Amino acid sequence: MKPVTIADVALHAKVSKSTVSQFLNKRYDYMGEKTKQRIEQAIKDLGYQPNYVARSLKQKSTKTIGVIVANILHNFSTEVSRAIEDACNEHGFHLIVCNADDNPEKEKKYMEMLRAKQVDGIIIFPTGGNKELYQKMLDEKYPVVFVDREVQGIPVSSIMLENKKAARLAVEHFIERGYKRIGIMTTSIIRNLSPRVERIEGYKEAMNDNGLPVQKEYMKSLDLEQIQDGMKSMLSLKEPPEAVVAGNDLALIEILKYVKQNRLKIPEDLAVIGIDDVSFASFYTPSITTVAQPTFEMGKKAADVLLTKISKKQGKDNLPDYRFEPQLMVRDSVGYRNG
Amino acid sequence: MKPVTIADVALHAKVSKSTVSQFLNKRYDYMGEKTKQRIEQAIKDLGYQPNYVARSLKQKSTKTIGVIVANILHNFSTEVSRAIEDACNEHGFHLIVCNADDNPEKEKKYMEMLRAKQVDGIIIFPTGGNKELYQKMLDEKYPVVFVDREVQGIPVSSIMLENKKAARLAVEHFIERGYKRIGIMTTSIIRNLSPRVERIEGYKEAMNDNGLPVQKEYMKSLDLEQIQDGMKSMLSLKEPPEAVVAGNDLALIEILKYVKQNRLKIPEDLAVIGIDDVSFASFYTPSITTVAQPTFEMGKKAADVLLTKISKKQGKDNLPDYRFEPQLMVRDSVGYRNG
DNA sequence: CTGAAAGCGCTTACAG
DNA sequence: CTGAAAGCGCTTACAG
Repeated sequence: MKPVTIADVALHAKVSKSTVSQFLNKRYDYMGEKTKQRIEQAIKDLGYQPNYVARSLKQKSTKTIGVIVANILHNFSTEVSRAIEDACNEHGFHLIVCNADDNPEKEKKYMEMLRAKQVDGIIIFPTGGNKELYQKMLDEKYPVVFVDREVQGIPVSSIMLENKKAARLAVEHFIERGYKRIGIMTTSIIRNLSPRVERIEGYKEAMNDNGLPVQKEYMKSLDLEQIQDGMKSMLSLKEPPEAVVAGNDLALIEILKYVKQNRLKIPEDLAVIGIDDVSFASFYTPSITTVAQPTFEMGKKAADVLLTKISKKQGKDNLPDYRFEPQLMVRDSVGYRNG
Repeated sequence: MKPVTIADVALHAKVSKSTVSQFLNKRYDYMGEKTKQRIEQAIKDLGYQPNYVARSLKQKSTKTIGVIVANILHNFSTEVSRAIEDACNEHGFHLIVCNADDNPEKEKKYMEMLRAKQVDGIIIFPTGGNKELYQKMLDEKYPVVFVDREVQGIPVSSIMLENKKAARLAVEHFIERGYKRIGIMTTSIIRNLSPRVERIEGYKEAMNDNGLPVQKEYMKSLDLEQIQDGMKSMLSLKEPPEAVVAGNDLALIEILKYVKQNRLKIPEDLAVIGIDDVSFASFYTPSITTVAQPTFEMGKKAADVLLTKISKKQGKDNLPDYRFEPQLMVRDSVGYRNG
């Protein structure tokens, strides 16, 4: 069962390989009507299917882009990836999605794999742990776009949320509802990931602007496994917070687990707002107030920026960063406090 | 910034391309030590990176497999895909995951795309709507494995859950807890997808075996958008069910939404068991009793079977179907009824 | 309007 | 122990 090639089609249709190739690429300009028909028939008869690998080798373009997400467990990653896929499909590009699992080693392996596979460009949710490689790609003028995070000292244009504003939206919603003792719990910031740092910064600014004290004990950044313990110690303070901002979806889930295990009531015992929408927000009991990212727009923008870079074969990364507006989704996990 | 090729390395190291290729493929058998070192140095100096596209063309193997899931929104799809990826990585294979979105047209497009890209084999969660194409791949002895579903008349080995048993587990758990009026709500069965049909069959058998009547009004199969209406009419019966089995995760979510909107209490007003585990099962209020699929094992098996087919280049699909055991995860969405 | 020839970057018998 | 040559399946100037 040898695969049929363009040569077989040519033979069958009694034309040359070149002509078949022209036909396949829809360059009909000067092609005779019956030539066309003969080729079409031959393709059908033989069940010919083109071999993209051969084409890619010759054209030096695979019409494929790579996406490396830092951690596929974030709802954000999945949604943005889907938006990227939609946008790419429209332009005839395919996608290979890889999960770095928050591990710079894996990220590196995937970057190398994708380049070896000759993808035309890469969209990275960077772990931040491969600066040399990011820089190398820049030096080689290889098309790259960052999503979610920026990396200090690597001038690649990045598609990000207005993270400060996201935290501010949460804090100010609490304040409007009469809350004053407001905490924030994020996942670990050891690698100084920009969204986490910025969200904490936004929290501080919003507290300050509203005349509320910024207390260390109310701000924790921990590995996922430690968040429940962290909640415990935060809520064991003499003056525990009455409300808490979850830095992302996974942090939110840990908080919800803690709340359930300790039979606390939301929002009576603890009000909660999560940054990042979660699948169950609307039908959880109580439904969860969140600050949503415009994942669809962000994914589309990432694809557009990358495709632009690819088509321009452009060298210097002179494209700006893009910041997107968070949106408060008011639900029932925040009550009313009369201060 | 021309990419550096094997020819450049050869020149730089003052050996032939063949020798460089031998080196890259670790066929050191007869290679002189200094030759090796010179090549190694040249690769470093030039920053050479191999081009898999060229290699694939020559070797007629891309070391890549395709996965087409019927609908990525099912938790099951995501988990199985990850398990497949892990298993493939161990064998040096890469993955391209596509989402058919329950649409046979898309599925077809992806099958063709993947084949054009010369993937070495495909794992399909079949929509069931492309029998001719499935059959064609079989005829061509192209390596394919099905997951989740089987397709009537297409003898491809398939990795599936013991669906009947899954439904039975749910029904019998209800019965043990004293429930008698038990319904089942699944997503649409217009295309006769095997898991849904089998789960309904298992429900009927379990009801029968336990001397309970099988009533049409207690069994509904609807499009997602209609499930809430379906619940409404089921619960408006003179003798409404006190317990309901959700045919899969998405059906479960619709039921939970309905329950919330109508301020029903689980399990007092309605007990619920979902087939398929969901991310929030353990920390939902109440936590949700589910029948979980062993997604990790299933994904691993799918990968193993496919990789076996690939390595054997084997023609006839003489491999059997594989059925996996569902597992009841007892939580709090089922109460105790004293009949 | 169509065909012959070169070449994309590799690998692989085979010769020496 | 290493190199010259052919070939994987395409595309693309170029010639006619």
